[in-house]
Amino acid sequence: MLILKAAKAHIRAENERLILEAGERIFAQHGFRGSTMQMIADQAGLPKANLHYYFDSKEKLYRRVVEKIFEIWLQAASSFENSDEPKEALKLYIYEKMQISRRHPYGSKVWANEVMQGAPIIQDFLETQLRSWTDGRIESIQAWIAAGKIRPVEPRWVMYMIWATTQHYADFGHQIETLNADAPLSEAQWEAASETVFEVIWNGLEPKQSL
Amino acid sequence: MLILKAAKAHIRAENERLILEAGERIFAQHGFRGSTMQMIADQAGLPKANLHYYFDSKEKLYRRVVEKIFEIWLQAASSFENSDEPKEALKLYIYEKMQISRRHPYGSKVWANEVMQGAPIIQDFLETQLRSWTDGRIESIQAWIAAGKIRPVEPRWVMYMIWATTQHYADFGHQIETLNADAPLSEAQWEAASETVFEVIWNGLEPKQSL
DNA sequence: AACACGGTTGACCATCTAGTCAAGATTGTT
DNA sequence: AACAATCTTGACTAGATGGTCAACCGTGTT
Repeated sequence: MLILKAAKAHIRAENERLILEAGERIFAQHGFRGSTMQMIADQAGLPKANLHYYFDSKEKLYRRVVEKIFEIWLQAASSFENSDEPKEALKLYIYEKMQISRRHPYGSKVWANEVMQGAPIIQDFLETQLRSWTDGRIESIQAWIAAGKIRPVEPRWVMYMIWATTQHYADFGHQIETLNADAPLSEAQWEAASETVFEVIWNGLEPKQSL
Repeated sequence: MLILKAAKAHIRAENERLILEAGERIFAQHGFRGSTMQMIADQAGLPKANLHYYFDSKEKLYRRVVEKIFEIWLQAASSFENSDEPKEALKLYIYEKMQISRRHPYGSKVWANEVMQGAPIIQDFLETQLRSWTDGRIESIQAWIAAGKIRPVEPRWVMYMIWATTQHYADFGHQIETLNADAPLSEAQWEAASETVFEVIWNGLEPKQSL
């Protein structure tokens, strides 16, 4: 009966969640080809055949993982719109993205991996959602420039700078830990890093006072 | 006879070069596990068995590729020492690193891939060469701070910022092209991006004039 | 011409892995 | 209790892939 489908829906929801979480971790650590369905199954604590019951193929599972990450980033974007003042908007956005790098390092790595390989799976995402999202942000920045609130800079290069610096803390987290005497960044270090990233960028963009 | 070894040395040198170049390209595009010796062989225009004649294993070939990249980066480091003035030193270093991102995008991606996966192959490099190199650079920055030439900032976060922003143009080159109407950055765009990266970082670090 | 050494290569093998399948276990409904 | 839909899972298959090997080739030396 159709009712049964709904009745057992929570089993499906829970298992899909387990598998997606395991997939995110494994794909981040080994790349798409380097990850095996067996590894993901072990990580999720389920038999491999069960993964294929919920996801048709390795590729479809991977796509779902990448989509999930992209949605998280889109949400952070709202910081950008929550204020007309660039200083406030940039501070919110940068802190938010640093937070995401800290909380979702695996997701960030999966994204980086995918893009580095030429986005074979999610190219359509780049061309539709990312492109239109970026265009919106560029308009915001241009408005700030027009209003004399920040220096005249090509908005794209600024966007890339923010993405690069914040995501670096996730994507190159291992290198950062190694250079931090093999210790993860402490609470205070995360705060200091976020602060520095924001301060340098903001001071870099703020119109010169003395002129 | 031993003389023969020298006589055919150029064949070995040439083929190793071909294979390393092909490896860099393929490893960058597909990751370590995603790359097959067959792909690399095809790219190099040699039969697969020939690769194993020059490099014992896929892993050893990979390691050589990564080492080569690291050496290029180390060379760029000299920019840092060529001037006592931070503005000049940073400008040289940033422009140099942008140039490397443009000329060696594959190498940068291989490095990023390796580090993202926890540096399984070249961890010893991080702990020895990269660590000591970084310590040296940190000292330079601290000296600038002590001399009041730049604002007091934690040098590490600044280093990471420079690495992140410059390498982003190689590692996320595909994303940048997609957002550039699917066109590679022009000469003028590379120049403008380098300029902006440097300007924002320098203005971000320069002590405030009016105080 | 005969030799020796480095270089070349097609064929082969052991292993790994995505995906399949059919039999069986669970679960909610009647 | 009987049922049907959903979920579970061990065993299996076809194909890919790193690495090996033995026969062969080219070249400079004697």
